[in-house]
Amino acid sequence: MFEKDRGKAGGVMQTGGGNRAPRQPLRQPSIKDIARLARVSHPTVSRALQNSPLVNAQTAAKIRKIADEAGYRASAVARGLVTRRTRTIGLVVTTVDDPFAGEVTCGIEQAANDHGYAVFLASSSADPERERKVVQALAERRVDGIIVTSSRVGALYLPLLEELNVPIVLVNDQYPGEFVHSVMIENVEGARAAVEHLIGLGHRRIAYVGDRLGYQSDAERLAGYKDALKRGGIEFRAALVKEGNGRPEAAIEAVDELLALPAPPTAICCYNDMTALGALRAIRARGLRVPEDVSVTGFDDLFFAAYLQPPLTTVRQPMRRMGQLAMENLLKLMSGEDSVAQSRVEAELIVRASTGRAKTGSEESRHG
Amino acid sequence: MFEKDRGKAGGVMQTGGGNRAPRQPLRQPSIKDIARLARVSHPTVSRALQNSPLVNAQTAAKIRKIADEAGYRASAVARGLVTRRTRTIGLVVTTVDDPFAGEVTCGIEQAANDHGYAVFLASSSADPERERKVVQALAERRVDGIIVTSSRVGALYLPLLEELNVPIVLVNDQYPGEFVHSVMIENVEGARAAVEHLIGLGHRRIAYVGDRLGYQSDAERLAGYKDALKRGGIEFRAALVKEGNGRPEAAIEAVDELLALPAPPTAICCYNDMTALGALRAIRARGLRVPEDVSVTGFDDLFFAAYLQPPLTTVRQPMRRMGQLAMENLLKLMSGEDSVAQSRVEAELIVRASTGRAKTGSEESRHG
DNA sequence: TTGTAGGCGTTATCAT
DNA sequence: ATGATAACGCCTACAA
Repeated sequence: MFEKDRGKAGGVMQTGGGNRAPRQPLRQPSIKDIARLARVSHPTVSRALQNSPLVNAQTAAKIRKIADEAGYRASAVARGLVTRRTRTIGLVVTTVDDPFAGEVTCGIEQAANDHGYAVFLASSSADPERERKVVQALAERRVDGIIVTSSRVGALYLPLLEELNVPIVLVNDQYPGEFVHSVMIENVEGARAAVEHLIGLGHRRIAYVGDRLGYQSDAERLAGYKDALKRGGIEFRAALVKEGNGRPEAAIEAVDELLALPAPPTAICCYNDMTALGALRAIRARGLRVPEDVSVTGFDDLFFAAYLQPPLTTVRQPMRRMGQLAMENLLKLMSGEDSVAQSRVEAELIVRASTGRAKTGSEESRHG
Repeated sequence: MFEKDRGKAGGVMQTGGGNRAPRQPLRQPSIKDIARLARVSHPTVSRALQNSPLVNAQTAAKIRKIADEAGYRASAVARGLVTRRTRTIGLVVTTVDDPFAGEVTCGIEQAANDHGYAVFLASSSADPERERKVVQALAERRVDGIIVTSSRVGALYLPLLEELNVPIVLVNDQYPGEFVHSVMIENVEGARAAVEHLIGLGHRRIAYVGDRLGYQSDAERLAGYKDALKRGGIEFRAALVKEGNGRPEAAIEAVDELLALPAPPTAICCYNDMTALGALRAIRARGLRVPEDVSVTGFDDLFFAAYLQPPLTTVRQPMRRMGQLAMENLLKLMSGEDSVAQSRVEAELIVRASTGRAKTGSEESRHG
């Protein structure tokens, strides 16, 4: 297809179509091929293609035309080798099929693309061994930066990532470290708004069902919950707080225990919408209605929240925006700018039909 | 950190920590650094690290130890340049935040990782201009193969991808082409099973609400629907078929029109679970109940299907498995093997509570 | 078993 | 404004 330029010697035709094991893609035209066609040196081609002012406008135009006709695509891998910047980032998620991560990923990918960065997707599956492999892979690929989304950022994992010596931005979590920045939502305010909404509806026995035990955002939402209770003059009761483990089944179990209490909650504030999904299920399994018997709030406002029956009252996270923000912060860090260590975005309470007025005392006595 | 080996001349210390604009990652140790430390030549290091039998076991061990201590990571970009294989694939989705795509991605990522491949994530957003950019990016990155998941594979787009001359595997779609293979579910059988289930419950006026007008999988599911009607001795009526445009709102509208018919359907077979979400909403908006007044079936069995109220009867797609299969097929193609042009996986009907017995004639006369 | 010499396709640094 | 030349870090001959 294109002659090879072996030192001083003349070209050697490359057939390309013949050998197929392993499948060799036809050799793409190289910058030297274009140079030969345009009868200029390859650095000139390089300059022309980068719109360098150092090259004659006419020759540049000619070169671009020829390159275009030849279907020339500069190799990012060769460029990366010499520039030492791959314009590539690693995106680490615990699992891709988490809707929250999906939305955030969307924002990241968009922003990355807009700035000429490619995104390596890697999932850690909350598995230490896999985490090591992911770090290893990102290191070998020479990524310029890393975004970790709502991951199990364990004690072991992040230091490993830090060893790569590239900037890291965390979404929905934080961690102290020289290269580690984060994008989070106002968890405290968000949860507080949800609980205050419930209190405003007359609820006094309000439960909190957490998730991802011990994680930053969970702790913050719990703090917001406590805060709202305090402001509402309601005593905090540890029995009304349950922590799941991230799976919906755990949420079902937790809510079931809550409903079995002698004085069960009339409202449940859930760590997120996935947890709320389990809560709704558990409540119905007991023959109770939402919101007549028990009110439920979520967090995230995932796409299905509005389509649940009843539609879920929840705290909206601007997930796409958070992804975009994470990428923009990372871009700054990668270009040497100092970015804010922590970005916070606002939470917005979306009131739908899963929350309603608390029942009066006489009515609620029937269960327990 | 590591001395540079400039030709014959001695080393030059690299400070690495100083210049930060743009942020230069500390130079990683190169194979030559390791060679110097181990007092061998760099090809020997290369061989040792690849477990080549051509190197003395002891020296190999020593080299590996030194490499490990130095935190050496072979550069995939340099390797890619010389081997002409990047061990990288491009994953193209219309949008990442589609749960179907998310699950498939999960399977792909896992399989890719297991085989030492990295995954570039790219979303086309069904936007022609963006599609061009995606193709351009994948070309420059020199990906070894491409997977396209349930995308709008338009007439313009795929030929563009084919120009890259790397194998392509489509998930949930197909296309004739030399390099294009596909992984699909048994759409016809799946939809037929759903409709036969409805017929078995006594339904006669069964509607089909499609999506992605004109796409392969939609056409196949519609065929399955027609097939089931035929087998059940029910006349096909075009008025009972509506096509949306991929957004839930369109499904709501479509179902609303169906319910407004003089003789509305008593059951609705939806293209997928997202469509079903809209259908449920539209049915409820008319004050009708599911399944007492109208039965609904979905397709996919997304995570939320079991948590809807009522839980959704649907056709399960093994999405993770399909992703894995796509990656495995792609691996074969990339290594020169000829893979099956089309893989089909089995569909499984999951009966839940959104489908029930058809109402008797007298009852149903009240609406319309 | 090991070392030497090239080259992968770019960009960068000098000359001219 | 352009060209020659040298890296970038690795792998693959081929030579020793």
